[in-house]
Amino acid sequence: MDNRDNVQRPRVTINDIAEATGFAASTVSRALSRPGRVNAATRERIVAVARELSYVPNTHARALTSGRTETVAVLVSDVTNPFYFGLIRGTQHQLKAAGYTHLLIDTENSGELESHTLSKMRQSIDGAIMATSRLSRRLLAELAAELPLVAVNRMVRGVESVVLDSPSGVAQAAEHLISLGHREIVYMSGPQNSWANEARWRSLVAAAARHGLPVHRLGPFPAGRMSGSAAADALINTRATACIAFNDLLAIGMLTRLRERGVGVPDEISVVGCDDMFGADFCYPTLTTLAAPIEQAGRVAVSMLLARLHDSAPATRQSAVLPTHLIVRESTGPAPR
Amino acid sequence: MDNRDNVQRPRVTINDIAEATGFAASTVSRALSRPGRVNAATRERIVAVARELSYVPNTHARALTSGRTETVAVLVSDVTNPFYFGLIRGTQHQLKAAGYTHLLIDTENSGELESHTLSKMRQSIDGAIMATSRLSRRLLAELAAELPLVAVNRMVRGVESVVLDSPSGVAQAAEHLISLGHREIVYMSGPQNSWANEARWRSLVAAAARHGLPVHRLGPFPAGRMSGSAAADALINTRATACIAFNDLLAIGMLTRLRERGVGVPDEISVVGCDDMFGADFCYPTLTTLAAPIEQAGRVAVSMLLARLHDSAPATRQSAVLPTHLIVRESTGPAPR
DNA sequence: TCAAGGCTGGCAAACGGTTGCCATTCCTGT
DNA sequence: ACAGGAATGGCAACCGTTTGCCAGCCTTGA
Repeated sequence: MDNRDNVQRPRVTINDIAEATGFAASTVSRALSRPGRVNAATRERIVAVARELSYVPNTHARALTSGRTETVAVLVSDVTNPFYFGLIRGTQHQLKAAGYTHLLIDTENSGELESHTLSKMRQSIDGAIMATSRLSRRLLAELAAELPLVAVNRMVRGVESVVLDSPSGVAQAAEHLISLGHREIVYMSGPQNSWANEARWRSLVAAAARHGLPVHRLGPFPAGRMSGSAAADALINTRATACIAFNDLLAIGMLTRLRERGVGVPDEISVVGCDDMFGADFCYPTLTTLAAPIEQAGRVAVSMLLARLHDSAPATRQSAVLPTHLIVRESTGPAPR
Repeated sequence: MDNRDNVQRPRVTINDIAEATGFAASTVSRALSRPGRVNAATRERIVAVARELSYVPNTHARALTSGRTETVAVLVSDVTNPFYFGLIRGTQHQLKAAGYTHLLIDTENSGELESHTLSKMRQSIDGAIMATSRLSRRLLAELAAELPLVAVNRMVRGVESVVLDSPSGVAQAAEHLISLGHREIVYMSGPQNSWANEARWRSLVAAAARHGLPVHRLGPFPAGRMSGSAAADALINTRATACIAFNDLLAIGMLTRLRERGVGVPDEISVVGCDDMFGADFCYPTLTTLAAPIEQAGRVAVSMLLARLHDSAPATRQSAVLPTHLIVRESTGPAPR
């Protein structure tokens, strides 16, 4: 082969443009990144030449002086959890629209890795969106003081956040089950350090209490579909006729296992999931679940973050709450007599 | 609230270490990034102080001079396509292990966006892994000449690649169907500009030909599950008793639609997917599909890329082929009489 | 004893932008 | 006609590291 490896074609810099236009490099810089600071005619000229030379600003040089990187990190505990699809999609679109780079980071369910990565990244990002962080309240607040941050599905004072109103969704689910005649409802718990898990559990307890019914809780079951088997087995040993699972991944895992063991769903047991993730509509039976506008959550989170980055205003620490609703499919039915 | 926004604690730089140890900044730099270049005792001292001050090198400053960014971009056509799960996981692990940053980019199925993003990113990454690129052969080769590149599931001369041996897998699938008595097999085609799509089709034609059977092709159907309905409808209008779909997403979409229309699977029609993606084992009926070691593909791709980046050796342009195999589940059965 | 050469460490110039500050020009209003 | 100030452009320092080059010093072998 005669084509040499990586022919480094000399990159066009701001100086090349300066030379070509006769202006100083500083003027070129301003023309390109501070519109109002130079004469309109001058800017036009510079922009034209920049385009002609197909100039691409060097991110690193810029970051070095200005501190701005135009990059936002999105931290999820596991990229391959379909729950994050919508979030990733939402943040991605919104960030791309704003000209930001989307840095997706998988924290592998570890809070330690989370804060460690973040401190290492500190200089490479302008801000971060933390989805279902495993960090302690204190740590999260500390981090938020150092770095513009928006948390998703996690509420901590001092940290901006967008949360999905699962509580009211879970209440809906409970009503749904109760109206179908179920009296023994159990909650299949997710990871202990999950904020959403606790929120869901509490809200189920409250909803059931309104009807004078007790609820029990099984678990915790770690994230992941494998846990479904254990969860299903545990459930069978109870007198429950219905369950609400921490999330769809767990619920689907249970469905598979219940089918294996010949337990009819929803004839013998009704199953409700959470999140309406990819697959909930084509598993068997299709899953009754709590749908959340997670893609929108991603977009809102990005908007909040960008507002914070752009406006010099301190921004009132706010928190957006997005509504959820129950989608009834085939996995729930009347309680057996 | 009294805690000020973003208390920029002064970052520790190489100069702070220089001052603390009495050495020059250049020596500190070398101690940290070029082990053999300084006295062992000196280095130890410097490393100790660096740790004590919890020094974190500034990525941008480094990138600016050295050109190295320790970042690899992984381009996929759609992050939310479960097919990429394994790939993302594989590349991520391998890159993290090597201390590299994993920059995931969604090209939104557009070749234009792909090359555009890449040229913009050029300076921010050391190399790229392109999964199922939509780029033309020529463009891809051009890019590879400018930037270390490894293509996944795409074979172009002059570009290193790792491909999944779907041809032999498709052949297996064909044999499977034929042995079940199917004589009218159709291929549900994916996007036209997909290399894998063509490879699969050709190999199906060849396999069927060995048995003296003709095969037809329907489509193309764009990527995405929505296409499944159209595909199923198209299929019903033929005399086919079995089909092989371009990928599982399409196959699952078809399954849903067939069920809606009351067509029994596999009693009336057998369906085979490709990729064994997330969901193939819990859809209804569970999907017979072609499993590929996609996570391993990601790891191999990263290994190839890193080898290329580290060894000054030009690296013989090679291509790894990974085996695939058929997983038989419930969506295939004997041909109806 | 001395030249050759390997080790080490320091100096200073990049890398490609950004930005504080200053100089010049051109308006304004009085 | 003139002071005050906005608009515009240039100068040069700086961001934090890397790296080519040079200068001592210490070995070594002749």
